[in-house]
Amino acid sequence: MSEKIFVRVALPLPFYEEFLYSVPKNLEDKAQIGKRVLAPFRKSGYSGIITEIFSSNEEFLEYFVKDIEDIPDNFQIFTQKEINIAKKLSDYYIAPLGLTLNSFIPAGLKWKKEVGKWKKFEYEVKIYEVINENIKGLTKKQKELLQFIKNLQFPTEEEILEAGFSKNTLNSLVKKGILKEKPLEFEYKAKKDNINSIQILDKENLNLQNKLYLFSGKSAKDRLLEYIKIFNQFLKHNKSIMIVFPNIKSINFFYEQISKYFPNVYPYFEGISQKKLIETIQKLQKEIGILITTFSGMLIPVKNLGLIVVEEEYANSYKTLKTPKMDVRRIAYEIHKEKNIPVIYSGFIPSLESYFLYQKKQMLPINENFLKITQKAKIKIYPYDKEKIFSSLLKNIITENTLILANKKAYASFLYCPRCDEEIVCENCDIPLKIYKKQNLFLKCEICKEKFEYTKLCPKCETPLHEVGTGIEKIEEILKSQFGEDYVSRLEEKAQTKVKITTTITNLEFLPQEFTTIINIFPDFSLFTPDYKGRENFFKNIVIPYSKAIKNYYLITNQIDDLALKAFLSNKIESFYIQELKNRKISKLPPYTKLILLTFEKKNLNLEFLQNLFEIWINANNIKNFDYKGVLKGYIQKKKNKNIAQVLLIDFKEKELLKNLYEKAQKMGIKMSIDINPVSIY
DNA sequence: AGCACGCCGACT
DNA sequence: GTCGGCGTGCTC
Repeated sequence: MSEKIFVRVALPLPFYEEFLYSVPKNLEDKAQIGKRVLAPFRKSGYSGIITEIFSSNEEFLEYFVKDIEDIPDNFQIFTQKEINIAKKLSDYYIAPLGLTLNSFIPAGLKWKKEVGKWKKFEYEVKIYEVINENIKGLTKKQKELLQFIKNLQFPTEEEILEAGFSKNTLNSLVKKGILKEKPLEFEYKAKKDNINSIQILDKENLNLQNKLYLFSGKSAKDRLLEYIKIFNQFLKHNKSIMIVFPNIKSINFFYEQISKYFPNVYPYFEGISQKKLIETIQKLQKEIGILITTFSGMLIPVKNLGLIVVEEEYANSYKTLKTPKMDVRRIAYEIHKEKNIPVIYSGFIPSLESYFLYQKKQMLPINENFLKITQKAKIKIYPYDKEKIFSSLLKNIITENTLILANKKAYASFLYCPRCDEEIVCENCDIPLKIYKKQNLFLKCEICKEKFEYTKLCPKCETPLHEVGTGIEKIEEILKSQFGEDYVSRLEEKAQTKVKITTTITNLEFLPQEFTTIINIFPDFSLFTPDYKGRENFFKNIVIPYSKAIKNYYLITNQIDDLALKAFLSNKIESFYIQELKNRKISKLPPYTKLILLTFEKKNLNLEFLQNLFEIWINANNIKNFDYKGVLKGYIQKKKNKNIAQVLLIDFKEKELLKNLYEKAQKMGIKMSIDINPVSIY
């Protein structure tokens, strides 16, 4: 019997093994590791990635091996190196290789076979534009929506629905020719043909080795200037660069800036047209350039990659949402390992983990005074006292260009009954309902998004309820009552200034706006969450906004004795890291212990049954030396009739066996997801 | 994940 | 009769 070519294919499905396919004679020449194949699967099919090629004259008797249908591309999406990195990540996150690779493939290349035809996964963010302002004959709701869209400028469909408008209202305005829907497309604002001929200074004495580096203590503005020098040096030596941001706005801004200096700068994120993304993947394999991306572009096989920069490395959003829940910092680390190149982790302040690694000499600072804050705005502390702040304080300190940081979204966090000692919870999901206010107050569940009526009295005992927390909507309301309906323009007129109110800027550090005055209202809230990262978040919430203040920084807080605040005020931020790490060590928390969060999901999930299943598995495998506090009830998605339970494993070493538990649970119809190093634990 | 199969209760 | 909800099995 003659030799045949076989391929292992990683499919975007939740199985830990790749699938074996045979390659028909006419496709043999095209078969290459890291290329896409169209693989038949049951009665349909998926596009998958070739992870292995071999020839054999063996017969595979256990199952019938199907032929692949096609190899549609003439380029590799990944090379062997990226496959190796993905394997390391899959291993670390205990995730199927196919799902890991799938997170790094642009939507336009993810195909699925439906009724005999290969189709792209539909992925298009729609935005809405006002093309005709004729409001004649519009209903009240339609007029409101029109105003909303004008205010927001090109909101996405999601944002419109989120704001409480119905799909009907939206569609009727499109039908009437008032609105136009179009795909969200990235605008290339910078003019490439007009590259600055500014002499870029070389970076003296910067000789980056194949190591991990820390770059902090400087504002984003200063870091940008440094990057231009560093990038210049790398490009001169014919090396490409990858810089990763936690949000798209920063990519946009950075692209505008950096493309004034260098050619071959490529932004990459899922908001760009799929055609352009695929072009970018191909181009970056052929020529030296700068890739500016979110996590999704990190496994592009960039030619001669010489440096990775992770910007705003402290960002909590640096964790992907779908399985595998990967940390961008980890992905950068694995690329560094595989490709032997340096990584720079950057931010105004280091994350606690990075400081920990610096302490252990596994991360090296690239700048002096990387633990000193060099900004110069004046800091003033005011105690948080609801009445006073909003009556006189805010009025007096709004001067010039002011940013008011409300720290929390919505109107208030939840309703609380002092008599029952209970919050008002969602009848679907059993979690406290958030209070919102558009025209009227209403309650909304953050999980199932269902809205409920606001109530003043406890439905059980009729005791008056307490509103807990102060969100951005409440602050806006108070400003309205003080300064009138159009308070923003009134304030701006009065103080000859711009006033902006927002919930957070910690993930938007790289954006260029600065403010003469920043008023940070009650960042203390994170200390009261049961999350073990509460104090670290509080520290971030007070320090990072400071990098955006030019003259005045007003902190409205009651935590004057808190070490995080003291460390910030005395500009000895290192003392905070040292103390917080001590606490973590004593309480056996990360980074001294490793956490794994298992989430189980099933209709009518029985907790005792799950507890049993879990303990049988532990005993059968004789697993020791780890901690866990039993199977805990999570929220219930009553709407989908699904119960959720969670188990937190502490310093659990037998990761391989988790696959076994996963399969066991799956057999009983329980969906289990694994989160290594979860962002927050309650 | 996502689909087919088959069991069972509810409803024309 | 037959529709559909849902538990179960299986995927190269």
